[in-house]
Amino acid sequence: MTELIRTAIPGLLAWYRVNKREMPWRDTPDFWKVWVSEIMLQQTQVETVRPYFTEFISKFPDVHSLARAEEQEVLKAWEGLGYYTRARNLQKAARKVSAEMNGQLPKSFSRLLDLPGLGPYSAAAIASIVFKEPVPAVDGNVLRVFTRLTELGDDISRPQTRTLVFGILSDVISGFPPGDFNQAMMELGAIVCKPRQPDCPVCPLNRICASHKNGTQLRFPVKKKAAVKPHHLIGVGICMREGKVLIAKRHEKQMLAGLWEFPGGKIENGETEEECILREMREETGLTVELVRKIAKTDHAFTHFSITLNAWLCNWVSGEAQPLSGSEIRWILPEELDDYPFPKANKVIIKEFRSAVK
DNA sequence: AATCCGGGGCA
DNA sequence: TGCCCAGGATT
Repeated sequence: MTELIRTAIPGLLAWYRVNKREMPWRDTPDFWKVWVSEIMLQQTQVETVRPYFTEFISKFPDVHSLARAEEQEVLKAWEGLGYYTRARNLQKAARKVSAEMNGQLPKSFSRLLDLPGLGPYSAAAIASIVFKEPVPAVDGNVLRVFTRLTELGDDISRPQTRTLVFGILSDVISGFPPGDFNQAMMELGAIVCKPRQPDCPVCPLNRICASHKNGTQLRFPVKKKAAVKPHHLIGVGICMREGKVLIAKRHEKQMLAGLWEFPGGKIENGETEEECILREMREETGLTVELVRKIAKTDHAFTHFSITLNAWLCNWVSGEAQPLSGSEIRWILPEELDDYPFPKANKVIIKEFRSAVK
């Protein structure tokens, strides 16, 4: 099988040279740009990453500048991109490289794996693109291309399957330019061998593709069905006191760590939105508040659950604000909201809040 | 090996 | 609106 695939690789590389998309991190000798882009590209599509990447590189043009930065500044630059531990791990790794490795990245796949935030995919991508090490970068695109090519019916969510594909592609890659091979496979998955509407007539691998021959493209890749996501109703209080608004910072170990939010929480069984917010404000901040009016309702989907946020404007009544749930709590001016990193779900709330207090 | 972390595209 | 997509860390 390895040999059959190898016969088609020159055609794949020729296709790549002609069809590859322009990207600001592509074909650069700067390892920092490749590294940052590979972290941003985890779970995230090219077009989403593009504007974030440009902005991030202008703020943090090299590994040392990110190492020196405040974590809050890094999270602010990442705001809206999601998976915020990526940003925190990238900075941890940048600090290590800056302080302990003389600003140089480890030059092998296996040692890259030791840096926080670099797993098998990202380490292979960097090792192959920057250091020309012949190691396959197996991402979701590559798994789709490979399982269709070979009609491999193993569940791609299993680590075993990834190990199998990694092993076969390790043989396939030898003798070809490793960075181009990996990027060509991923680019093919992204723009031709797409999940729903594969464009087989223009595919450089169609001559050897089992799925194309048998019309089974949409059966691959095989993966086990995701569990049904629970849905939660959330009450959120935007509390005002003397023109200032109350925000809380989330704990280090929590989901969305280091980001800020308005106090709130799950609406319990038998509880109204209003009761929930009064209770949550007391539990999370120690404050007694009065509700003014509802200003926003917004849905948000996380990986394993979804939420509906119900946001109410409130007035402070009594008590001193304490960080009972998060790591910090602050009264800030509405115009200062821009200085703090918030999770995406808060965008609508902040927008409605601005028009409400205007 | 199984589970936990966002958020966007598309039908 | 519901379904699909998907690397790394943690346990």
